Amino acid sequence: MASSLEKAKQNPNSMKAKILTAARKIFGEYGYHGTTTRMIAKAVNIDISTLYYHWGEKGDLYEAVIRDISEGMRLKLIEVEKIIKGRPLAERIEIAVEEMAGYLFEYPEISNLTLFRYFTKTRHGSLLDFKVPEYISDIAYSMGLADDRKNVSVESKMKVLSIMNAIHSFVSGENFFRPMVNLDRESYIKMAKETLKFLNLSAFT
Amino acid sequence: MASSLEKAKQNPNSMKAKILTAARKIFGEYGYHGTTTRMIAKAVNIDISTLYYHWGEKGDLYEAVIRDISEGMRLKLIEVEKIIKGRPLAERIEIAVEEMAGYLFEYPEISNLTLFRYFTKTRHGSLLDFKVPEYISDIAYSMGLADDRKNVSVESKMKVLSIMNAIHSFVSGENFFRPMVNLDRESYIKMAKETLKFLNLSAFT
DNA sequence: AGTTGTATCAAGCAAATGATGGAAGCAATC
DNA sequence: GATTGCTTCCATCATTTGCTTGATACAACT
Repeated sequence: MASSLEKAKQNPNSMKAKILTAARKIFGEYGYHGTTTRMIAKAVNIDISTLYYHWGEKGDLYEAVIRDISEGMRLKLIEVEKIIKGRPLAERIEIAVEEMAGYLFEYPEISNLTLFRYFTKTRHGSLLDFKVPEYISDIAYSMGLADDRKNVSVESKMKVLSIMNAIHSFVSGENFFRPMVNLDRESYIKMAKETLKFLNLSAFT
Repeated sequence: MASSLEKAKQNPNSMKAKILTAARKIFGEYGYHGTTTRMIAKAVNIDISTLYYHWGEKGDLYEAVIRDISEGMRLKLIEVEKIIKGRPLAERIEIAVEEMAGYLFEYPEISNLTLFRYFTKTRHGSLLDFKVPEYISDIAYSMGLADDRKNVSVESKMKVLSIMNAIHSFVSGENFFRPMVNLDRESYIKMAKETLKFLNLSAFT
């Protein structure tokens, strides 16, 4: 499974990778049940049987998508941690918010699918309970909320969760919130980042 | 439509009201496409045709559900505003968080369906774009973020959105987050409320 | 030239799903 | 007792959806 995903990503022009990219976006917009294999196939301009040939059943493709976005998040977090290492806390927070929000606004499927996973049940068994991301503790450590990566308090974990949720919500809610504040996309993103920085700076510095 | 909903709620034992209550929960758990009319009918122990007799097509029932939860939120917010009126800001925040989080943890469908609406597209036309809640400005005013209910700055609106999102996320994410922090439901709810109070108090007082 | 393996599609099947029509039950009214 | 109006169910339909089968194209290797 994992190797299947890696192989697909090696060549982004391969049919398998193209299907995965399209599936990410469409699953992210319509959710698992809201997405049909035909929708994905159409987006890539192929027959559904070609899709099945590459990825097997719908649930497997969905699982690959979840793995893909999780891996994306993991890599991005590592990247951010490298940048902020050694800097003062306020700076760390500003950079981390800037980077993570920027990344997620670029790939809003990630936020959508993450929120989807929070609560959605699927009719036929659980496709989703295969891995609960462990980077929460790492972020807590990075933010100076814990002295030990392996031993993070519940309080700190909850704080980190709430930070991540705040970002995801602004990303996923864009189409819903923008009419309320009457901003174009660019201004909205800027505003969201500022709000996130304000909230986190006052709470953690 | 609205009168249809009101009529249904007048007698909570009426078949129409029972269907609505079941529909709320199931739509909240599985989302729009993840829910079938048969699932709802089964939960109420009736034939699907009875469901169609009372509510018409699936989209109409879903719309009624959204109206129902919106109305619930509106009423709860009015109730909270009455309680906090005149008190100092810190107290207002604590009570508001306590009350709203308590209400939403009691009816998690509301948070689920709210988050669903943030981003989910539906395949057949939009059932959802019929009303963007206007209470955001009222909350901002209540929290002392604006002097005028009718003229709330974008900054303040964004802050309110982020507060509401934080609550919804903790409610909707319960099943996802609880294994991470290893708490029973009661402790999790308490912890979530404390985290929310901490974040909002440090940001707004 | 023939074999092999990979990739693609057209056609189609079985089950699930949204929705309807008509009959039956049942209480209130005439 | 018949009529009316409301509510419920059984049977059924058309469409959608997940998925498979069998055939075809095509390149690489023998």
